[in-house]
Amino acid sequence: MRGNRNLAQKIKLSTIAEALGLSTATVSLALRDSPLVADVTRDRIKEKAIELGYIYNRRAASLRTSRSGIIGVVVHDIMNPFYAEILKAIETELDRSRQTFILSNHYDSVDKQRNFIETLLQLGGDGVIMSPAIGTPASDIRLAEDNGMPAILIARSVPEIDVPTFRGDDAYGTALATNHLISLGHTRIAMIGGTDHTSTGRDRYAGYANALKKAGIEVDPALRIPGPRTKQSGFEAAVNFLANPLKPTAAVCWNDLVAIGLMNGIARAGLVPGKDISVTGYDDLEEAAIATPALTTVWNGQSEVGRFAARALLDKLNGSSEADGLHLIKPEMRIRQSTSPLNPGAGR
Amino acid sequence: MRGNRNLAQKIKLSTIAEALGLSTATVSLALRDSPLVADVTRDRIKEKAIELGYIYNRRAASLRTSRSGIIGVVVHDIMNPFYAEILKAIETELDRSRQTFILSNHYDSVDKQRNFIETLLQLGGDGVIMSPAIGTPASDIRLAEDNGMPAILIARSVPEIDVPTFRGDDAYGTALATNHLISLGHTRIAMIGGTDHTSTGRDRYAGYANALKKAGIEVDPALRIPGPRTKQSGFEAAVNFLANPLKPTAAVCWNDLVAIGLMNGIARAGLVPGKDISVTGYDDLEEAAIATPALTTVWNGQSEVGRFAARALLDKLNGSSEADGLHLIKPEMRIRQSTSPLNPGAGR
DNA sequence: CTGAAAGCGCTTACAG
DNA sequence: CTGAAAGCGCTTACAG
Repeated sequence: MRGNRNLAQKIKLSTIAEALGLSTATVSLALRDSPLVADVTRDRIKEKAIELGYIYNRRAASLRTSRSGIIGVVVHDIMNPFYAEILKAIETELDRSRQTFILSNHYDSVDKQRNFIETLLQLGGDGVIMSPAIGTPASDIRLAEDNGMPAILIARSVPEIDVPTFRGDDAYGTALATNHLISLGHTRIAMIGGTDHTSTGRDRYAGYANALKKAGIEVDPALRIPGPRTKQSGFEAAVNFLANPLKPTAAVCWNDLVAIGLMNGIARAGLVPGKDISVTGYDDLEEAAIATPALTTVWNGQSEVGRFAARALLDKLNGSSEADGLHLIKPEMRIRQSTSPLNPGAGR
Repeated sequence: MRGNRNLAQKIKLSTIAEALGLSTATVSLALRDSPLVADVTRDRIKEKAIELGYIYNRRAASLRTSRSGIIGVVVHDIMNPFYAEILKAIETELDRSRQTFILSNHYDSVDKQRNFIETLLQLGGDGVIMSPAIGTPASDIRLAEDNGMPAILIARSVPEIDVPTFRGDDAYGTALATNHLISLGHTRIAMIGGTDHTSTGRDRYAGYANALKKAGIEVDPALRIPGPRTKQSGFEAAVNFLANPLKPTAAVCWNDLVAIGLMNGIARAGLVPGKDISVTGYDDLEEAAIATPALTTVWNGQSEVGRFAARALLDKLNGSSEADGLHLIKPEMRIRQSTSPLNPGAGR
């Protein structure tokens, strides 16, 4: 009996109410398991609802209650495994509380991001989790907050904004990777990828530079190849890296994707990554462990970031908002086969 | 002046109307650029709306018009680059017509998928694009269609369902890959990955088996390793593949991910993929071209599938529904470095 | 335990 | 070109 092929008459609360000789108020309460309704009545109502193929109209409900059950999530690019791993954790957490989540990429376009926030507001979104686009103004976060839609930030911070923010301790993390290479005897260490336009980019470069300085190694700008953030661009960077007259023996990469791309590029040039050149990644994506060679990298807590962010938002929606401000996740070193002691005899 | 920090009074159409001494009808029409409203009036209204920080309430509008501007998309796993590439194409297409799209994974759970369809119906979704979960019953598609929400299928078909369906010609595609290996002199060709529970799985195996038969090569079930669909499982399958007493010299893989994983596993075992063992992928992901060695694979038209599916849905929403039924995209061979002529001397 | 009535914020005929 | 009024389908006080 389910489904009405010709949309002649839509089934609504009042259809059920009339069919049973009850009021819509009772039907509404019964379908939401209110204890106010007698058990027998509730059962009759629920049966009828199924029989008629009733579909709850959330728009109507939400118009009345001003709560939609919708949570927005916007990141640079959901295809990027780094964000994908965060999203999976968010999804798991939100699924439990039966929230619908709306996903979007902003591709670092502030306009596309603002558009998304506005759409979400129009839909009555309950909250938003965002990895802010490069250059996000504080006003865009406030647009959400001021209209009653709390925001949570992940992976990046926004100046002047104090909403709950979850990300890794980037400076600490790249220092870990750099120190690891130094301890293996490397001194000509390049930094591949990243941009100075994000807090993440600046922090990671600072971590690398400080680690070198502390070890008494000069920081040479010629050893930096800024830009790459994808496998493809890491692959392409291999040419410049290998042609560098300073002959670096190791590379600290912006992330695992760049590292894997770079290793592929190095292999394509006939050298053996992990032996001839040591390479570190960043993030510890699932894929890092099965790369060839297995990638030495820095665990960046994607699943933690996603889980914490989702919980912080749900907490806020439930009235307890104690998590404001920055929450740094401590990265950890994962040593595998893509790094090895400097072999002074090998030379390049 | 934008944003009202204390949500004391929400700005709505009537707020603007009162402020200007107009009716809500006029304000509503003006904001949607109706020619019925005088230019001066319209401009005054729009200015006021911005000044007050008005946010259009789509729930209210949609309740009235029964059109929401929401399109749902549900696939097995948005993290999987195969689906991610399709999604990107869909996003590009839908963005143009300013539709909001809601994304979800079903992880091949029919329940999770039905849940999503129901949620979408509750939100008044205008349509749904889905790559159906394994075992999707026809009734779940009809649930959407019968309630006025047209469905488009991608990547997989559902028996008895005739809605517009876009996918690659899988049997043809794996036959291409298999014939390529045969032309290189290989005869002991394994098939790695996939499942008989989907039309795709059955078609790809059939394409492989038929190509072998046509070439007069016996199809030996012992050369099939069903199951793997990810990089990780392709990597793990390398052990069994290499231990196979039939000593296969080539592998037709379920998809690029399995192929890349398998190549990593082969490399880890000390053999050289592309020389000692020929490997073909399927899909031609962006990543295939930069794998080491660059992967010989079958282009599967992800961007075409996404673009066609989105257009078919938009067409349906605009009343022109001429695209019912199955639309097969013709795959094409992409020959790179992961396959090479059988070297009879090499032996294993 | 159940019902009558108001209202959420829009849009759409219908008047003028 | 503009306005008054009804209605989309719910939920929520308020009565009884």
